[in-house]
Amino acid sequence: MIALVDGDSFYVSCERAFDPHLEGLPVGVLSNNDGCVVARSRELKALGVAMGAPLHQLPPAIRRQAVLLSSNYALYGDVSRRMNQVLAEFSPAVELYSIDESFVHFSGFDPGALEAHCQRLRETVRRWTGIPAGVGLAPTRVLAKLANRLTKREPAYEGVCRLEADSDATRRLLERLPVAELWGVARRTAERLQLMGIETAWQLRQADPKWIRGAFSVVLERIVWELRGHPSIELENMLQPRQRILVSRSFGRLSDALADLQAATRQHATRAAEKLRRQGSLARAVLVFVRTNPHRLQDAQYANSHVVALPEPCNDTPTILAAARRALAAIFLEGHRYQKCGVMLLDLVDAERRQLSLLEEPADARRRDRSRRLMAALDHLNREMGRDTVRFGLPHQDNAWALRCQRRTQRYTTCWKELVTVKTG
DNA sequence: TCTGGGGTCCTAGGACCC
DNA sequence: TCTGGGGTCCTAGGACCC
Repeated sequence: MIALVDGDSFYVSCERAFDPHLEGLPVGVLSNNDGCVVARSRELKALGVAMGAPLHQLPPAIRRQAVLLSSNYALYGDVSRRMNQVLAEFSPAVELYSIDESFVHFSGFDPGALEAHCQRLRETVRRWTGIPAGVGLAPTRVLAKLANRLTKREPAYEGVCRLEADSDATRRLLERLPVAELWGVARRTAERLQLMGIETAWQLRQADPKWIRGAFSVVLERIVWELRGHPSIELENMLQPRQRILVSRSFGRLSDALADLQAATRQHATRAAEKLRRQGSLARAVLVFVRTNPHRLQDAQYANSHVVALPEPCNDTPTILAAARRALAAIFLEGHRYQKCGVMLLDLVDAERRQLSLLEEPADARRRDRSRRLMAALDHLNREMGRDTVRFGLPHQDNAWALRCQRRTQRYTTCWKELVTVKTG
């Protein structure tokens, strides 16, 4: 059996774990730049606030009533790590799926014993991390996602729901469930399915898998098999190195100045190079993109990107900065009000398995070794003394592109300076 | 005024080769 | 008049996820 374990309204639960005053209040956590609501407590959902609702579109009454917090990813990432440590106590096979969800594999349990085991798991997560969790048990991932959702909707399950592939209960559930609510079926696919007369999850399950593959894709065919109880979806292992690394941000306010884009691009490229080294990879190319604000119909729109190949795979910040600067120069146009830019590192390879050049000169090896030691020292200092203790170029004040995040809570678990203000009961 | 960020996989179609 | 077919590789874009 596969269990999908997730934290209820995860970001909100993290905030509540460290500030019990938030319990029972309508609480929301905002995206970067305090743009949209990305996590909602039960009470906030009850007020009719939709997932992804732009902050500035919320009615004033709700903004007065609700507690709306900037996102605090340092805190959420740390709580997530602790939650997965607890899961590892209950099964040797835990797959991290996202910051708030993991798949946990169980074998060799009697049905009754497994549900009791999952109840203990849930209580332990609550006690050790403060996070209320839901556990959906089923033979496949798609069904486990559904079972997990039932735990949120039906308090009677007490947080643990088990779904068999062929029970009457499963059939009744699928017959009532619109296809769009399945994991892996979103609006586009749901619309096409509807045109072919498939509206419920049960109708999809009954469809011919080969026909589904031809008319749609192998992805949807796998979902059909999963609904029937045959495991067909494998996950990319979250612990594997990423295949690409992206760092991007919207600006705090629009800007038409090349200097602003250069500074932001430099910042993003620096972060991306740090991530690259942390996962032990080298990049072979750097992509930079820029765009104006697509929501501002009154502004001329422009979006473009450019890739610069690196002379050899590398993780050296100055080399990546230089490539990013050239890429930006290739796409920057005067007279546009830019809203966002980003840096992507592409074509990543394992640093340990770097292809050595036959034409390599001793000087190249020395230069590379010097860069490796410099980057290691830089990462070490920034890790120990705080981000950007040592950096390339000058720091900037009052950037157009700096994030707005005026409502962030303390980084209770990862920052000593912010620990002292923890509130109690 | 104010609308997130970071990923993955799959497919179609073009370029190229024999 | 008559202009193949099959394979691979690469890329851009679509769709989806949290």
